[in-house]
Amino acid sequence: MRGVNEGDRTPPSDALGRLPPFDRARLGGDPVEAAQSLVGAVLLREATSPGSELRAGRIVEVEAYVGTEDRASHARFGPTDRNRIMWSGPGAAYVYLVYGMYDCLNVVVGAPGVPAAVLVRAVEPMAGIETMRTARLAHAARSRRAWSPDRLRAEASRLAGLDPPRLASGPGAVAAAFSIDRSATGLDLCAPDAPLRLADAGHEPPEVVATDRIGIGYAAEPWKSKPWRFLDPTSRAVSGRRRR
DNA sequence: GCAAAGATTTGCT
DNA sequence: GCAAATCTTTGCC
Repeated sequence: MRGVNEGDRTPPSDALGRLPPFDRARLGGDPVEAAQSLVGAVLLREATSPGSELRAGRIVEVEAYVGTEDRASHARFGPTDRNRIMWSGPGAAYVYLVYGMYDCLNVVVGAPGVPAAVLVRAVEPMAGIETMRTARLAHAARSRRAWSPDRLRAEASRLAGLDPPRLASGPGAVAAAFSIDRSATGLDLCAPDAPLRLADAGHEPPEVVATDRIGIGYAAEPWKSKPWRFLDPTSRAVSGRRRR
């Protein structure tokens, strides 16, 4: 286990842990604007056990899902047991399971009663990188039941050599690296003392590029082509294509 | 009650 | 570029 900040140039973990909570008012207006404002924000996870570190990273890629009319949104069937939290108002976490093995973190946005959420697709790690590797491996061991001990050892080796910007690149990887699962649904991500929360990075927002959303080929137009994916084109942590 | 598909990731061809 | 792994949610009979 490495000592705190030994040999890296990221801000000290204790300073990251004291960043101001993300302003809920910035999430409660237009959901698309809320999504853009989350690019550059910091995702924080308090240490979960002795020996684990505080995890922090800059959000560099998100997607907005807006209202019941959006044919790509989970809200398109109206409120259900799974998606009900999307109607609850800004700041709540909505975590769902996709493809039977990947949890995906969303930030509920928009006014209460309007179902909208922002999918966090990629985070650029700033602290707790070794804990993220451990969490990625734990997720693999839990979800890939068919894997042999040899295959798991190979995965441990692959993760050990993975560049930090790739550790939380993609929505399933974000949740795995930050140890987020569906039990986090309903957490208030704007609460200053939440174990998983959003913080303000405290400097100018990054350049933000808009593209259409990923993995929603099932949706009809015009929803399929809405430019509601937002990313920081300078980050190596962005998943997939950077342009339309 | 059952079949189908999914806001994904990874490895192999 | 394609398919596998895995299981919950939703739709249809």
